[in-house]
Amino acid sequence: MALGDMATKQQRTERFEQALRESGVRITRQRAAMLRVLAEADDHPDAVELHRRSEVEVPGISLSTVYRTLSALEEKGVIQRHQFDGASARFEHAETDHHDHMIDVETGDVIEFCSDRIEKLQAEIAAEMGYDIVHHRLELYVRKKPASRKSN
Amino acid sequence: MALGDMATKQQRTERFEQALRESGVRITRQRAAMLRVLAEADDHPDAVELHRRSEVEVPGISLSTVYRTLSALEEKGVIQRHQFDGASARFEHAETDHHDHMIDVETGDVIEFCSDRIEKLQAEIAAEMGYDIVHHRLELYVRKKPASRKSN
DNA sequence: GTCTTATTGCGATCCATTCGCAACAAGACT
DNA sequence: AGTCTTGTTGCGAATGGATCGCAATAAGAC
Repeated sequence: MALGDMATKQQRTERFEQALRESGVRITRQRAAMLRVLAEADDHPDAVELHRRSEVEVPGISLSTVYRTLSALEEKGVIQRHQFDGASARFEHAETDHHDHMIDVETGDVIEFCSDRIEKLQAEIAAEMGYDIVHHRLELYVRKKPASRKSN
Repeated sequence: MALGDMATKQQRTERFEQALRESGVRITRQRAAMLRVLAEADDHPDAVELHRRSEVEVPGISLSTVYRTLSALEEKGVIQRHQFDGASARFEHAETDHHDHMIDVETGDVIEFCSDRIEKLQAEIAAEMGYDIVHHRLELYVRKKPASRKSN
Protein backbone atom coordinates (compact mmCIF):
# COMPACT_ATOMS: atom_id res chain seq x y z
CA MET A 1 0.00 0.00 0.00
CA ALA A 2 1.26 3.45 -0.96
CA LEU A 3 2.35 6.17 1.44
CA GLY A 4 -0.57 8.30 0.35
CA ASP A 5 -2.85 5.55 1.53
CA MET A 6 -1.29 5.55 4.96
CA ALA A 7 -1.77 9.27 5.33
CA THR A 8 -5.41 9.02 4.37
CA LYS A 9 -6.04 6.17 6.74
CA GLN A 10 -4.42 8.06 9.57
CA GLN A 11 -6.44 11.15 8.79
CA ARG A 12 -9.63 9.16 8.67
CA THR A 13 -8.80 7.51 11.95
CA GLU A 14 -8.18 10.89 13.56
CA ARG A 15 -11.46 12.20 12.27
CA PHE A 16 -13.19 9.17 13.73
CA GLU A 17 -11.50 9.66 17.07
CA GLN A 18 -12.63 13.26 17.15
CA ALA A 19 -16.18 12.36 16.22
CA LEU A 20 -16.28 9.62 18.81
CA ARG A 21 -14.88 11.88 21.52
CA GLU A 22 -17.53 14.43 20.71
CA SER A 23 -20.25 11.85 21.11
CA GLY A 24 -18.98 11.06 24.58
CA VAL A 25 -16.77 8.11 23.79
CA ARG A 26 -13.35 8.19 25.42
CA ILE A 27 -10.43 7.32 23.22
CA THR A 28 -8.35 5.02 25.36
CA ARG A 29 -5.06 3.44 24.34
CA GLN A 30 -6.97 0.25 23.67
CA ARG A 31 -9.49 1.93 21.43
CA ALA A 32 -6.92 3.97 19.58
CA ALA A 33 -5.03 0.77 18.87
CA MET A 34 -8.12 -0.99 17.66
CA LEU A 35 -9.06 1.89 15.40
CA ARG A 36 -5.62 1.75 13.87
CA VAL A 37 -5.76 -2.00 13.46
CA LEU A 38 -9.17 -1.78 11.85
CA ALA A 39 -8.10 0.99 9.49
CA GLU A 40 -5.06 -1.01 8.49
CA ALA A 41 -6.96 -4.26 7.89
CA ASP A 42 -7.80 -5.00 4.29
CA ASP A 43 -9.37 -8.32 5.20
CA HIS A 44 -12.29 -9.32 7.45
CA PRO A 45 -10.80 -10.33 10.82
CA ASP A 46 -12.79 -11.78 13.71
CA ALA A 47 -12.62 -10.64 17.32
CA VAL A 48 -9.84 -13.02 18.28
CA GLU A 49 -7.72 -11.96 15.34
CA LEU A 50 -8.29 -8.29 16.15
CA HIS A 51 -7.31 -9.01 19.72
CA ARG A 52 -4.11 -10.62 18.49
CA ARG A 53 -3.30 -7.63 16.30
CA SER A 54 -4.12 -5.10 18.99
CA GLU A 55 -1.91 -6.85 21.51
CA VAL A 56 1.12 -5.77 19.49
CA GLU A 57 0.44 -2.17 20.40
CA VAL A 58 -1.28 -2.67 23.75
CA PRO A 59 0.05 -5.82 25.38
CA GLY A 60 -2.42 -7.14 27.90
CA ILE A 61 -5.52 -5.72 26.24
CA SER A 62 -8.31 -8.05 27.20
CA LEU A 63 -10.60 -9.90 24.87
CA SER A 64 -13.63 -8.44 26.66
CA THR A 65 -12.39 -4.99 25.81
CA VAL A 66 -12.05 -5.98 22.20
CA TYR A 67 -15.62 -7.27 22.14
CA ARG A 68 -16.94 -4.22 23.97
CA THR A 69 -15.11 -1.85 21.67
CA LEU A 70 -16.31 -3.67 18.60
CA SER A 71 -19.89 -3.35 19.78
CA ALA A 72 -19.39 0.31 20.55
CA LEU A 73 -17.81 1.03 17.18
CA GLU A 74 -20.51 -0.88 15.41
CA GLU A 75 -23.18 1.08 17.22
CA LYS A 76 -21.47 4.33 16.24
CA GLY A 77 -21.35 3.18 12.65
CA VAL A 78 -17.58 3.08 12.46
CA ILE A 79 -17.41 -0.61 11.63
CA GLN A 80 -19.65 -3.32 10.28
CA ARG A 81 -20.21 -6.77 11.68
CA HIS A 82 -20.69 -9.77 9.40
CA GLN A 83 -21.92 -13.15 10.47
CA PHE A 84 -20.92 -15.59 7.79
CA ASP A 85 -22.18 -19.18 7.64
CA GLY A 86 -21.48 -20.72 11.08
CA ALA A 87 -18.32 -18.90 11.93
CA SER A 88 -17.55 -16.22 14.46
CA ALA A 89 -18.40 -12.64 13.60
CA ARG A 90 -16.00 -10.80 11.31
CA PHE A 91 -15.52 -7.06 11.06
CA GLU A 92 -14.52 -4.36 8.64
CA HIS A 93 -14.40 -0.57 8.83
CA ALA A 94 -17.53 1.03 7.44
CA GLU A 95 -16.00 3.92 5.57
CA THR A 96 -16.06 2.01 2.31
CA ASP A 97 -18.97 1.99 -0.08
CA HIS A 98 -21.70 -0.54 0.47
CA HIS A 99 -20.93 -3.96 -0.90
CA ASP A 100 -21.90 -7.59 -0.53
CA HIS A 101 -19.70 -10.62 -0.05
CA MET A 102 -18.65 -13.73 -1.85
CA ILE A 103 -17.12 -16.37 0.39
CA ASP A 104 -14.88 -19.01 -1.15
CA VAL A 105 -16.06 -22.14 0.61
CA GLU A 106 -12.70 -23.83 0.06
CA THR A 107 -10.36 -21.14 1.32
CA GLY A 108 -12.61 -18.93 3.42
CA ASP A 109 -11.48 -15.93 1.37
CA VAL A 110 -13.92 -13.07 1.25
CA ILE A 111 -14.39 -11.16 -1.99
CA GLU A 112 -16.39 -7.96 -2.06
CA PHE A 113 -18.75 -7.06 -4.84
CA CYS A 114 -21.64 -4.77 -5.51
CA SER A 115 -24.55 -4.78 -7.92
CA ASP A 116 -26.81 -1.80 -8.26
CA ARG A 117 -29.20 -3.89 -10.28
CA ILE A 118 -29.62 -6.41 -7.49
CA GLU A 119 -30.04 -3.65 -4.94
CA LYS A 120 -32.74 -2.08 -7.05
CA LEU A 121 -34.59 -5.38 -7.47
CA GLN A 122 -34.46 -5.95 -3.74
CA ALA A 123 -36.01 -2.59 -3.03
CA GLU A 124 -38.73 -3.25 -5.60
CA ILE A 125 -39.60 -6.61 -4.10
CA ALA A 126 -39.80 -5.22 -0.58
CA ALA A 127 -41.84 -2.22 -1.72
CA GLU A 128 -44.29 -4.45 -3.56
CA MET A 129 -45.04 -6.25 -0.33
CA GLY A 130 -45.37 -3.04 1.63
CA TYR A 131 -42.00 -2.99 3.31
CA ASP A 132 -38.96 -0.76 3.51
CA ILE A 133 -35.57 -2.41 3.68
CA VAL A 134 -33.73 -1.64 6.91
CA HIS A 135 -30.66 -3.52 5.83
CA HIS A 136 -29.91 -6.60 3.86
CA ARG A 137 -27.48 -9.37 3.56
CA LEU A 138 -26.39 -11.05 0.40
CA GLU A 139 -23.73 -13.70 0.58
CA LEU A 140 -22.62 -15.95 -2.24
CA TYR A 141 -20.85 -19.07 -1.09
CA VAL A 142 -18.72 -19.99 -4.06
CA ARG A 143 -16.09 -22.31 -5.40
CA LYS A 144 -13.44 -21.54 -8.01
CA LYS A 145 -14.53 -22.71 -11.42
CA PRO A 146 -12.63 -25.72 -12.65
CA ALA A 147 -10.08 -24.44 -15.18
CA SER A 148 -12.08 -24.77 -18.39
CA ARG A 149 -10.29 -26.37 -21.33
CA LYS A 150 -11.37 -23.98 -24.10
CA SER A 151 -11.43 -20.49 -22.63
CA ASN A 152 -15.04 -20.67 -21.61
CA MET B 1 -55.11 -26.48 5.40
CA ALA B 2 -57.14 -28.83 3.27
CA LEU B 3 -57.43 -32.57 3.69
CA GLY B 4 -55.65 -33.05 0.39
CA ASP B 5 -52.72 -31.18 1.84
CA MET B 6 -52.54 -33.51 4.79
CA ALA B 7 -52.50 -36.54 2.57
CA THR B 8 -49.72 -35.13 0.47
CA LYS B 9 -47.67 -34.18 3.50
CA GLN B 10 -48.08 -37.62 4.94
CA GLN B 11 -47.12 -39.22 1.67
CA ARG B 12 -44.09 -37.03 1.36
CA THR B 13 -43.08 -37.84 4.90
CA GLU B 14 -43.41 -41.54 4.21
CA ARG B 15 -41.30 -41.24 1.11
CA PHE B 16 -38.68 -39.43 3.11
CA GLU B 17 -38.72 -42.11 5.77
CA GLN B 18 -38.21 -44.76 3.17
CA ALA B 19 -35.39 -42.88 1.51
CA LEU B 20 -33.72 -42.25 4.85
CA ARG B 21 -34.04 -45.88 5.88
CA GLU B 22 -32.47 -46.92 2.63
CA SER B 23 -29.53 -44.64 3.23
CA GLY B 24 -28.93 -46.36 6.55
CA VAL B 25 -30.80 -43.95 8.82
CA ARG B 26 -33.08 -45.61 11.35
CA ILE B 27 -36.52 -44.12 11.72
CA THR B 28 -37.03 -43.99 15.46
CA ARG B 29 -40.14 -42.73 17.21
CA GLN B 30 -38.28 -39.48 17.84
CA ARG B 31 -37.37 -39.01 14.21
CA ALA B 32 -40.77 -39.96 12.92
CA ALA B 33 -42.27 -37.37 15.23
CA MET B 34 -39.85 -34.71 14.11
CA LEU B 35 -40.48 -35.45 10.47
CA ARG B 36 -44.20 -35.03 11.07
CA VAL B 37 -43.69 -31.82 13.01
CA LEU B 38 -41.46 -30.42 10.29
CA ALA B 39 -43.89 -31.38 7.55
CA GLU B 40 -46.69 -29.74 9.47
CA ALA B 41 -44.84 -26.50 10.19
CA ASP B 42 -45.61 -23.61 7.90
CA ASP B 43 -43.32 -21.28 9.81
CA HIS B 44 -39.59 -21.32 10.58
CA PRO B 45 -39.21 -22.81 14.08
CA ASP B 46 -35.94 -23.08 15.95
CA ALA B 47 -34.61 -26.15 17.74
CA VAL B 48 -36.27 -25.36 21.05
CA GLU B 49 -39.64 -24.81 19.42
CA LEU B 50 -39.30 -28.05 17.47
CA HIS B 51 -38.43 -29.79 20.70
CA ARG B 52 -41.57 -28.38 22.28
CA ARG B 53 -43.71 -29.55 19.38
CA SER B 54 -42.14 -33.00 19.26
CA GLU B 55 -42.68 -33.51 22.96
CA VAL B 56 -46.42 -33.72 22.34
CA GLU B 57 -45.93 -36.94 20.46
CA VAL B 58 -42.83 -38.24 22.20
CA PRO B 59 -42.78 -36.99 25.78
CA GLY B 60 -39.27 -37.01 27.13
CA ILE B 61 -37.53 -36.59 23.82
CA SER B 62 -34.30 -34.85 24.59
CA LEU B 63 -33.07 -31.61 23.16
CA SER B 64 -29.82 -33.27 22.12
CA THR B 65 -31.79 -35.69 20.01
CA VAL B 66 -33.59 -32.81 18.37
CA TYR B 67 -30.31 -31.14 17.54
CA ARG B 68 -28.77 -34.38 16.32
CA THR B 69 -31.76 -35.18 14.17
CA LEU B 70 -31.83 -31.71 12.71
CA SER B 71 -28.21 -32.03 11.69
CA ALA B 72 -28.84 -35.44 10.20
CA LEU B 73 -31.88 -34.28 8.26
CA GLU B 74 -30.03 -31.24 7.03
CA GLU B 75 -27.17 -33.38 5.83
CA LYS B 76 -29.59 -35.65 3.99
CA GLY B 77 -31.17 -32.63 2.38
CA VAL B 78 -34.56 -33.10 4.02
CA ILE B 79 -34.54 -29.76 5.77
CA GLN B 80 -32.79 -26.44 5.52
CA ARG B 81 -31.12 -24.47 8.27
CA HIS B 82 -31.29 -20.68 8.37
CA GLN B 83 -29.19 -18.47 10.56
CA PHE B 84 -30.91 -15.12 10.73
CA ASP B 85 -29.26 -12.05 12.24
CA GLY B 86 -28.11 -13.00 15.75
CA ALA B 87 -30.79 -15.49 16.64
CA SER B 88 -30.73 -19.22 17.02
CA ALA B 89 -30.93 -21.35 13.90
CA ARG B 90 -34.36 -21.83 12.36
CA PHE B 91 -35.47 -24.70 10.15
CA GLU B 92 -37.86 -25.54 7.37
CA HIS B 93 -38.45 -28.62 5.26
CA ALA B 94 -36.59 -28.49 1.97
CA GLU B 95 -39.24 -29.91 -0.31
CA THR B 96 -40.44 -26.46 -1.32
CA ASP B 97 -39.02 -24.49 -4.18
CA HIS B 98 -35.99 -22.36 -3.53
CA HIS B 99 -36.72 -19.00 -2.01
CA ASP B 100 -35.13 -16.21 -0.01
CA HIS B 101 -36.34 -14.51 3.13
CA MET B 102 -37.56 -11.18 4.32
CA ILE B 103 -37.43 -10.74 8.08
CA ASP B 104 -39.67 -8.12 9.69
CA VAL B 105 -37.31 -6.54 12.19
CA GLU B 106 -40.22 -5.47 14.40
CA THR B 107 -42.13 -8.71 14.65
CA GLY B 108 -39.57 -11.34 13.65
CA ASP B 109 -41.99 -12.62 11.01
CA VAL B 110 -40.38 -14.36 8.10
CA ILE B 111 -41.77 -13.82 4.62
CA GLU B 112 -40.59 -15.93 1.72
CA PHE B 113 -39.95 -14.56 -1.72
CA CYS B 114 -38.11 -15.45 -4.87
CA SER B 115 -36.67 -13.49 -7.74
CA ASP B 116 -35.35 -15.24 -10.81
CA ARG B 117 -33.84 -11.98 -11.96
CA ILE B 118 -31.76 -11.63 -8.81
CA GLU B 119 -30.70 -15.26 -9.01
CA LYS B 120 -29.56 -14.75 -12.55
CA LEU B 121 -27.60 -11.62 -11.68
CA GLN B 122 -25.90 -13.45 -8.84
CA ALA B 123 -24.80 -16.24 -11.12
CA GLU B 124 -23.49 -13.72 -13.64
CA ILE B 125 -21.48 -11.87 -11.04
CA ALA B 126 -19.94 -15.04 -9.67
CA ALA B 127 -19.17 -16.36 -13.15
CA GLU B 128 -17.51 -13.10 -14.13
CA MET B 129 -15.07 -13.51 -11.28
CA GLY B 130 -14.42 -17.14 -12.09
CA TYR B 131 -16.61 -18.76 -9.48
CA ASP B 132 -19.55 -21.11 -9.32
CA ILE B 133 -22.16 -20.50 -6.66
CA VAL B 134 -22.41 -23.36 -4.16
CA HIS B 135 -25.29 -21.75 -2.33
CA HIS B 136 -26.31 -18.28 -1.40
CA ARG B 137 -28.11 -16.36 1.19
CA LEU B 138 -30.23 -13.32 0.64
CA GLU B 139 -32.02 -11.81 3.57
CA LEU B 140 -33.91 -8.55 3.59
CA TYR B 141 -34.42 -7.10 7.04
CA VAL B 142 -37.48 -4.97 6.62
CA ARG B 143 -40.01 -2.78 8.37
CA LYS B 144 -43.65 -2.24 7.40
CA LYS B 145 -44.04 0.90 5.39
CA PRO B 146 -45.73 3.68 7.29
CA ALA B 147 -49.34 3.77 6.06
CA SER B 148 -49.02 6.37 3.34
CA ARG B 149 -51.69 9.11 3.41
CA LYS B 150 -52.52 9.23 -0.29
CA SER B 151 -52.21 5.66 -1.53
CA ASN B 152 -48.57 5.98 -2.51
C1' DG C 1 -3.71 18.82 39.64
C1' DT C 2 -8.25 17.24 40.74
C1' DC C 3 -12.59 15.19 40.04
C1' DT C 4 -16.14 12.74 37.57
C1' DT C 5 -17.38 9.05 35.24
C1' DA C 6 -16.49 6.05 31.23
C1' DT C 7 -13.56 2.15 30.54
C1' DT C 8 -10.63 -1.73 31.69
C1' DG C 9 -9.25 -6.52 33.09
C1' DC C 10 -10.60 -10.23 35.44
C1' DG C 11 -13.37 -14.05 36.16
C1' DA C 12 -17.87 -15.62 36.17
C1' DT C 13 -21.80 -16.33 33.27
C1' DC C 14 -24.83 -16.94 29.44
C1' DC C 15 -26.57 -19.30 25.51
C1' DA C 16 -26.83 -22.32 21.56
C1' DT C 17 -24.99 -26.31 20.24
C1' DT C 18 -22.13 -30.48 20.54
C1' DC C 19 -20.07 -34.57 22.83
C1' DG C 20 -19.07 -38.93 25.54
C1' DC C 21 -20.99 -42.80 27.09
C1' DA C 22 -23.78 -46.53 28.85
C1' DA C 23 -28.46 -48.10 28.10
C1' DC C 24 -31.62 -48.90 24.47
C1' DA C 25 -34.15 -50.20 20.28
C1' DA C 26 -34.41 -50.40 14.78
C1' DG C 27 -34.44 -53.48 11.55
C1' DA C 28 -32.13 -57.45 9.27
C1' DC C 29 -31.63 -62.24 9.50
C1' DT C 30 -33.39 -66.73 11.47
C1' DA D 1 -41.09 -64.47 17.98
C1' DG D 2 -35.94 -64.53 19.16
C1' DT D 3 -31.47 -62.83 18.50
C1' DC D 4 -27.72 -59.86 17.00
C1' DT D 5 -25.62 -55.81 15.24
C1' DT D 6 -25.07 -51.33 15.33
C1' DG D 7 -27.28 -46.82 14.93
C1' DT D 8 -29.74 -43.89 18.47
C1' DT D 9 -31.17 -42.03 22.73
C1' DG D 10 -31.02 -39.39 27.14
C1' DC D 11 -28.24 -37.73 30.39
C1' DG D 12 -25.01 -34.54 31.99
C1' DA D 13 -20.78 -32.49 30.99
C1' DA D 14 -18.26 -29.66 27.79
C1' DT D 15 -17.53 -26.34 24.11
C1' DG D 16 -17.09 -21.78 22.07
C1' DG D 17 -18.53 -17.22 21.11
C1' DA D 18 -20.00 -13.44 23.35
C1' DT D 19 -21.61 -10.75 27.46
C1' DC D 20 -21.65 -9.14 32.35
C1' DG D 21 -20.57 -7.55 37.28
C1' DC D 22 -17.39 -5.32 39.77
C1' DA D 23 -13.49 -3.07 41.82
C1' DA D 24 -9.50 -0.65 40.03
C1' DT D 25 -8.03 2.60 36.57
C1' DA D 26 -7.49 6.46 33.52
C1' DA D 27 -9.79 9.90 29.93
C1' DG D 28 -10.62 14.40 29.55
C1' DA D 29 -13.14 18.51 31.41
C1' DC D 30 -12.52 22.15 34.79
